[in-house]
Formats: sequence, structure tokens, C-alpha cells
Amino acid sequence: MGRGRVTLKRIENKINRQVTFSKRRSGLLKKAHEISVLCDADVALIVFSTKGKLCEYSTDSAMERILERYERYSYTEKQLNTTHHETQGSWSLEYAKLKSRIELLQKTQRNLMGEELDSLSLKELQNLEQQLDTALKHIRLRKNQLMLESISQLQKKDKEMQDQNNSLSKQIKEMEKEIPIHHQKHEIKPSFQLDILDNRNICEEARMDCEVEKNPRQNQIATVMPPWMVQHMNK
Amino acid sequence: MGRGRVTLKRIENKINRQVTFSKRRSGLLKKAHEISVLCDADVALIVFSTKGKLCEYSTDSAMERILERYERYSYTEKQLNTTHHETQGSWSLEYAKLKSRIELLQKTQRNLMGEELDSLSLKELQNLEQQLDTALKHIRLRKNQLMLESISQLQKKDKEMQDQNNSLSKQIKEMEKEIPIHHQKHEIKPSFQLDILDNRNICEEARMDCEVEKNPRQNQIATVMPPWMVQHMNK
DNA sequence: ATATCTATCTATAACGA
DNA sequence: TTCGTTATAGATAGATA
Repeated sequence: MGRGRVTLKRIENKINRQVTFSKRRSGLLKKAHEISVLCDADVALIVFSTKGKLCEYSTDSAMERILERYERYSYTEKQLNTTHHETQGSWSLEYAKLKSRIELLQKTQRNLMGEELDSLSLKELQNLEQQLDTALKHIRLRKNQLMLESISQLQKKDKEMQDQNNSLSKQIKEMEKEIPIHHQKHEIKPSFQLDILDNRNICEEARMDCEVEKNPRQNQIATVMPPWMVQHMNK
Repeated sequence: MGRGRVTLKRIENKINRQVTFSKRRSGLLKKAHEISVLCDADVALIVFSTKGKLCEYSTDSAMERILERYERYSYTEKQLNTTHHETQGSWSLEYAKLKSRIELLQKTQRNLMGEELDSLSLKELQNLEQQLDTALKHIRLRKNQLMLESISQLQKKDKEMQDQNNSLSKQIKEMEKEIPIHHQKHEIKPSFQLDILDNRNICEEARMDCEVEKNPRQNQIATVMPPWMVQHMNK
């Protein structure tokens, strides 16, 4: 850039270094903002100058949110162990950190629950909407997975019972033959027949809800919880 | 860069956006590294793509150190307002309390974002689903309210300008009558005509988004970087 | 997605005020 | 330190493989 090729090496001249820093810093911030807008990315940029001056940029000015996202993404567990080792340090600082963190979490959570939306910009609202849409999709997938599992369990159980019933009724027939007393014949037409049909229907519905995924709004299928499921599902 | 000037607006074409993201991301990382080396600065850069992929750079690969430095720097100010009044008492107890509270909040939040669903029962999932459905409804209401407000503001402004333009052109006509010099007639065809059309389009889009809920990501709004952001970000 | 190429558009080093 | 200017080095959009 400019006169002469750039060498990737610390600029020794203090003045030049400061000037270059100032210029490149604005360039960097601009680029960060551009990629954020053009490509719809979440960007957090923190720059400390040699002299310790801080300069930052973050998408939607949501530095804390992005840093939290980062922490969650890269090492969820680590942070739980990192704070206590600074025991001799200023507790008050740690305390303040935690407290403001809680505040942030609470605010975020309220927003996630559709509350206190007045302070949000249009863009933030759209991000939130997208976030929740995705979340709902995941939740519905998981829900359907659970339902399908329970259905196949029930079907398996059904089959076992049917077999058992068959063998039992066979056994009874044998007994009737061997002891030909004039008893009435027991009509063995168990009710499980009906259950099987029910399960098949439910199963198909669940599959549709699970796989189609086209328009999430359309599949709202206010899933009514079948009574039979309540019993078995809760672990 | 390249053919045609860059417009600071979300790239709508998904492919182009992804490609541009990829290219600019490496450019941004390079710039971050350069300023870090050339100017001896501490830099931390975090980028999440639209699809949630993480990409990071940090001076000396010391992301944690820099983020802590950042937190220390930015919390120092808050500390003054939050801590001094609780000087005695067992810090460790308070601290533990806060920490467990944070963990709870984080778990809840992850669930709200559709993550870590495996530990939830079917019933809990259904509650969550309903919660998010309601939240989404509120958010969409608020979003549309905002959009409609901005639309009516724009329309009002339009009308004002139209009136103003009308009176101005009337004034000009008067002047031309009174001073009948052989000037060319100024074609008064103000541009507000176009503005009106634009607003109507926006309005319709908003209504569609409002009722049909198509693809929320499509309606991103071009955000121009305010000048104050480029320079002097931090004081 | 990744790489290369090219025409253009940007960023910026050096310098001066 | 901070502009403004200018000559160049760099970055990158679009096309293509």
C-alpha cells in the first residue's frame, strides 16, 4: 500500500508506528463492519494499542453477546474453572463481572421470551426472530424423535403381547381338546387389534411433521399429547 | 474493490454472500495480523458466519488473555457503580450463589435457543415449544409495529416535502410571470414522485412480512456505517 | 467450496502543513 | 496528533475452472 512494499515487521520508528496504527485501525474497523453487513456475520473486534488504549467494534454493538457466544462455542466448561484461581485478586471486580453478566443474561432471556422488546432495534428484532425460529425447529425435531421412539416401543410391546396372547389361546384350545367338557367356547378376540391401527396413524403424522419442515408455520399441529404417552414418557 | 463500487448492504444472493464472506474473512484476518505485528497492538477478532461457523484471530494466539484484558478494561468503569456498597459479608458465599445462578440462566438460555434438548422430557419440550411460539408472536408484533411506524413517518415526511415542493414551484412560476425574461423554463419535476413509489413498495413488503412470515432474513436493511464509528471508537 | 485471473476499486506509506 | 494529497501496493467482485 502506498509507496513501497510492506514488510511484516514491527515498525521501529515510534511516530510512524503510531500514525500507521491510527490509519490501519480505522481501515480494520471499516472492514469488520463491512463484512458484518455485507455477509450478515457476527463480528467482534478488540484492539489495544501499544500504549494500552482500547478500540472496539462489534456487530450491532453487541460485544457482550458475541463474546458470550464465543465462549459458549469454543470452551463451555473452561470458564467455570478459570475464575476461582484469581483468589487473591480483587473480589469486587469478579463480583461486578458476574453481576453484570447476570443482568445481561436476564435481559437476553427476557427477550428470548418475547418480553421487553421496546429497547430493540428492527434489526435486533429480526435476529431474534430468526434465532427463535431455528430454536423451534430443533425443539420440534427433538420432540418428534421422542414421540417416534415411544411409538416404536409401544408397537414392540404390542407385538410381544399379541404373541403371548396367541400362544395362550393356543394353549387353551389344547386344554379344551384334552378335557372335552361342554364349556362355552371363549371368543378370543383381543382388543389390541385396535391399538395397532391407532399407533400406525399417529406414527405417520409424526413422520410428516418431522420431515417436511417446509413451512414451519404450517406444521404447528398443536400437538395434543395422547394420554397413553404421558404415562410412559417421563423417563 | 473489483468490478463495481461496494454498496454497504447485505448481499442477498446466498452464493455470492458466502463467497464474499470467505474472501473478506481472509482479508480481515490478514489485516488484523498486520496491524498486530506492524504496530505492536493486541488484537482479538471473532467472526461468526451466517451459518454460525466460528473463525478467530488473536495476537500471539492469546485470545483468552486479550478477552480478559478487555473485560478488565471495560468493567473497571462499571465497578465504581456496583460494588462499593457491599464491602463486608462473605464474598465467597455471594460469589458461589451468583455463579450457580449464572449456570442456571445459561442452561435455560441454551434450551431457549434450541440447544441441549436431550435432557428434557416430552412434556418439558412441549412447554418450551409453546413458550417460544408465544415469544415469536410477540416479537413479530413488535417488529411490525416498528416497521409500520417508520413507514408512516416516511409517508408524512413525503407529504411535507411534496407540499413544500409545490409551493416552491408555484413561487417560481410567479417569479417567471413577473420577470418575463426569455429564460428557459425550468422543468419542475421533483424527485419526490419517485420517493412516494419507494415508500409504497416498502410498505407492501412490510405487510407481507407481517402476515405471511416468509423469510425473515430477506428483509435486512442497509446499514451505513456512521462516521463516528470509524474513527475514535473508544473515546 | 477453493483457486486463479483480471479489471477496478481501496487502503495507505510517505510527505507536507 | 491530525488533515490532505498522491503514487502505489493491495484487496476483491465477477467470471471461470
